[in-house]
Formats: sequence, C-alpha cells, structure tokens
Amino acid sequence: MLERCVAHLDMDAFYVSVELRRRPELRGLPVIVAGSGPRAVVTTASYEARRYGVHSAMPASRARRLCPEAVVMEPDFRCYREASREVMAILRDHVEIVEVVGLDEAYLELTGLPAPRASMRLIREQVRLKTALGCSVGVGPNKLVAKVASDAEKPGGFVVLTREQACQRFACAPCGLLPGIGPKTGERLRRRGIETIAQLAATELEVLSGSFGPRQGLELARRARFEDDTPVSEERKVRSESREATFDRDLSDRQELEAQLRRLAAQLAEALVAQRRQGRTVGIKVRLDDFSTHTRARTLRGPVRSPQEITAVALELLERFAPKRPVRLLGVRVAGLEQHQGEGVAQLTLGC
DNA sequence: TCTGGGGTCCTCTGTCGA
DNA sequence: TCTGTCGACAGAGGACCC
Repeated sequence: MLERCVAHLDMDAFYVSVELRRRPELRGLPVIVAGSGPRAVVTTASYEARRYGVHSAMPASRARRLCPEAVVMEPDFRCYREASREVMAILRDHVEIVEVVGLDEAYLELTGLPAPRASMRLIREQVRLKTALGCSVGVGPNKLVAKVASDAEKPGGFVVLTREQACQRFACAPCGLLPGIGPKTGERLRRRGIETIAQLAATELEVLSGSFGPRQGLELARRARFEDDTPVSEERKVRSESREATFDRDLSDRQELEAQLRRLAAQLAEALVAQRRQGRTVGIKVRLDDFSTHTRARTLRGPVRSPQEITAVALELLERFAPKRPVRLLGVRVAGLEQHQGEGVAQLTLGC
C-alpha cells in the first residue's frame, strides 16, 4: 500500500503581505488590516504588530491602543481574492489534487509523487518568485499532521513530520493547538484535568465519551494521536450563503430594521443570481445588545433566489421573532443551495 | 475594551408519517 | 381504531474555522 503524503501550505500574514506588495515602504513596520467603524475588528496584523499583542479578531480600537504607531489599512478583499487565485494557480500547476481552504491556505495530495518534499520546496519557491508572497509548509502522513506542522515554525516554516514525531513534538502543547479544539472545548478539557495533547492521548476513550459523547469523544482521542483519514478533496460543495451586518449603533426602530433586512436580502439575492444558485431554506440571524444570538429559519416547498422572495420570508421571520431588545447585528441566509437552470423566476411557495 | 463576516458541522429537540 | 416506536426532517443554538 502506497504511504500517504499530504502537505498543508499556509500563507504568512496573507492580507498584510498583499498590502505590502503595493506599499513596500511599509515593510518592517507594524501594519494592521482592520475596518474603520467603531465596532471593527483586526483582520490581520503584521508580525511586527503582533509583538505588541495585536492579533486577528481583536477590536480595532484596542489594537490601536496597544500599538499607536501601527499603520492601519482598510481591508481590500477583491485584491486578496485576486492574490489568492494567483497562488492557487501555481499550486495546481504542480499538484493534481489541491483543496483550497479559505483565501490563504490549501492542502495538497502528494501521495505517489517521487519526491514530495522537493516538490513542496519548489512550489514554495515558485510562490515566492511569482507572487512575492511568503508561506509556511507542513508535510505529513495526513491533513492533521500537515496542518499543525505548517503552523509550527511560522513565518517561512518548512516542517516535515511523521505521525509519531508529531505526537512527540507536540506532547506538551495545549490541546487547543489541535484544529477542532477551540476555547470552549479546551476549557472543558482543562476542568477535567486534561491540559496537554499527551494527557488527552492518554485519557481513556470511555472517559472522553462519557464527557463529550461517543462521537466527539472518539474524535478527540484520534486527534490527540494525530490520526486522520479525511481525504484531500478538490470539491467543496457550497451549502449556504449569507449576508450580515453589525450596526455602528444598536437599532430598535422596526422600520429601520426592516430596511436593513431588505438591503441584506437584496445583496444576497444578487450574489445568488450571479452564481445561478437558489435555495430552499431562508433564515435570519439577530444579535441583540446583550450579544445573545438568535436564528429563525423556514424551509419552503421550492427554491428561491429573487430579492422579493428572500425579503418576504426574512421579514416574516423578523416579525415572528420580534426582538425584545435593541439589535446589534442582522443577517440573512439562504441554505440548501443548488444550481438552477434557465432564467425564469421561481415561484414563491410558502408553507409546509 | 468589548466582541466582524462568512462559512461548516454537530447536537439536541420537536414533529410527523409509516 | 388506538397506541407505541422509529426514522427522517426541520429548527435552533453552539462551537469552530479562516
């Protein structure tokens, strides 16, 4: 049986690096990509800014306080998407199966290649030469090892590990290092005295299943041993699409909320029509001023995609939910997506 | 000092029809 | 005809990821 070999390629501070291609005079300075609104958060920070404690998802106002001399730039996602396409095209020139994950990372199936490591070094060099963007690479027997390895020596890392070496190298690392173990699960593990990956790996499956349920328990145990047999797959089926907005100030006025909902529904419908997609489930998301998040959804008899159809259902759901507190965020979502044929407008078929 | 946007997947619960 | 069971599906919330 052919031994499996997978690589994970992760662009280093991708959005900032793309900005620095346009403004090379900022190289070496703390640079933050963040929105400008009062509730904006940091999208990415350069490694220089990270030294001040600035990191992704931090409120932009706090980032500015931590690093007042930082150059703050508005995100330009059209430009990042274009840069991402450049990078992914280079990967596909060299490897048949490439699984793109977001704009700045990808898994590459290397099984069967005569010299997988040399291939990845070549690919990394090509990315650097053709795009002037740096990346980190992890290589291993599965996606999990490759992913953790690519993160281990950022930026500019190139880490090759067997499963056993991964277990050894990250034995003392916190469980949260493993993809899929976020703050909540990490905290639940800590409450049970499980701090490190080695401790997690040594925990009886029955204990984990008892605390987390049979499915998640087994998954945690497997991850702690760096076991993973998920394939590298090119196809990622889109299941839903949504538009949401956090308001600069909380909204209580019903008419204002309805206007925002109409605007979001129109944006979403425009995107769906452009992609020739339609969906059967329409949902809304409401975040109140106490940060509690509520969703309401309705599955229709037939698929919809026009602004009128999506807006009608979304407004009905909002009316039914009738927020009791000021609203901080409003979102519209269409799920159960499928491709549609022809240009005819689908009938609005409410009720089940 | 508060906490974005756009996604996926999982779990729990309720409903409904066979 | 009534009742219990089971699976499918929908809805809601939550965790996680980039």
